[in-house]
Amino acid sequence: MTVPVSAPVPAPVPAPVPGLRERKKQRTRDALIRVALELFTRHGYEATTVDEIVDAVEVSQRTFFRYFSSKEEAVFAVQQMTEERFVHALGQRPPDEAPIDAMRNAVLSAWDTIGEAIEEVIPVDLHLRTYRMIESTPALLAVHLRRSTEMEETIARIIAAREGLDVDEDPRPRIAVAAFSGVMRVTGQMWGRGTDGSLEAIRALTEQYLDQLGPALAPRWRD
Amino acid sequence: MTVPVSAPVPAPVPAPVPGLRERKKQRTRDALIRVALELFTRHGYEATTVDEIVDAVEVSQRTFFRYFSSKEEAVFAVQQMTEERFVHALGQRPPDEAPIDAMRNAVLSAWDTIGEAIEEVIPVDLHLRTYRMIESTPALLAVHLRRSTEMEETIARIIAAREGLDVDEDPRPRIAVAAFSGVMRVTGQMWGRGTDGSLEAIRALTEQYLDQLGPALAPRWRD
DNA sequence: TTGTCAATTGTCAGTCGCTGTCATTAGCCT
DNA sequence: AGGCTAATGACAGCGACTGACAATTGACAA
Repeated sequence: MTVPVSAPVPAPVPAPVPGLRERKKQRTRDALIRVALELFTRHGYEATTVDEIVDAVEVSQRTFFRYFSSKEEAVFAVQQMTEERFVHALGQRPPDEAPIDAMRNAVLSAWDTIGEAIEEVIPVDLHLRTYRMIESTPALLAVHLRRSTEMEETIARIIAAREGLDVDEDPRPRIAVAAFSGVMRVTGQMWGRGTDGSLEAIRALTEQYLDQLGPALAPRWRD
Repeated sequence: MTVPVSAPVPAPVPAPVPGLRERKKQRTRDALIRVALELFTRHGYEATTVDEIVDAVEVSQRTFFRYFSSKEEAVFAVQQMTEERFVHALGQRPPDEAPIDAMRNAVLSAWDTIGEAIEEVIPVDLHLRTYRMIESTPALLAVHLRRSTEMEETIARIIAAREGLDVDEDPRPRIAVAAFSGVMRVTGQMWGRGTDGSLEAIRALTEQYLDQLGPALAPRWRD
């Protein structure tokens, strides 16, 4: 067994200049996302055909499906970024926090930094309209929920690791995450139905609803 | 204001003999469901085309889409029945039960009577295989989750009514239901992955996992 | 029984999402 | 400059789904 004393840096700056080819790809991808979301939110998701998107971006339909495995996937490209934010934030939480608190604080801190990250690809305004579209379009809502449960498994494993547990032995990580995610979903729903579409509003709702989780499970509601 | 003393029965037997036309429709519909689920579970959902189903039942493709608005909907026809069972069972719970307990007992009592109800349309065995297929087929899982959240809204309103609350004023009904449903979903997942595919097994898991909801939300897991 | 009405079904043509294939283009690297 | 390879475009085809119209078949009254 060798003890790594001073490991050599594997790659100082792996991508200093991404190269023309890579930059071109990134631009095409971003353009597809922007145009797609713009058309989706303007005319509706199903009313917009893939042909309309690729005509506007001036690429072939085949290219669209090389970037996104489906029309739906284009909708969730930005969503994916915010999910990664949350997972990262959760990993940063101090290990002595209770599981529920760690998740709660991770969402709240994620909400704080998400705005700027989104702005690099699309206007935040467009992203908010996209979120509402997802909530109100059955086909998209379905995919959204499936993606959420996929992330729940990821989160459950992080929580289990924090507590030194095995997810397949102790059901509590998955259950805590499921309960937490359920509340977050209701939060998103209520925010989408409300009139205040700001990031501050959803942050406030997040806190408010998570605070109600304990009381909601209490045996007696009337007092 | 009139006090209903002894309400007259509105319609004694509205449908004594459904008529040939109606019976024929029911038979076609049941046949489509049976054959579809059989083929789906045997060869896989996406691998089975609608044409294969309608060829086996000897109807036109157009007829299939008159009975089911999509290929997916055929999968959930039986599921729908069990959901109605649960809603009914929930309505029967005594009003003094705590919300969470009412839901818990409603599922458990529903599991008891679901078997026979299913058998009228398809073999229970086929239904169990269908459930597993849904869990393991992304496209179906997505639809399943969306249907679940639609039912959550229904349940939340029942809970709110029991407690004399307005779902749009007090968030607790929706939150309690979301947490509850999250746990039920994990239950279904775990059951689908396990080896014991019996109705007893899922009943046992239901009890076990719901018992863990409180502990999972506790601030300290280690003791 | 028969004729009429309306519900149900079949046929056909067409749209749209999506995929496999193959030729063409265009960065990249020696 | 020229070869290599990644990216794109063009095309054909499949399967889910829909609209429109014609054909069939129970229902029900004359």
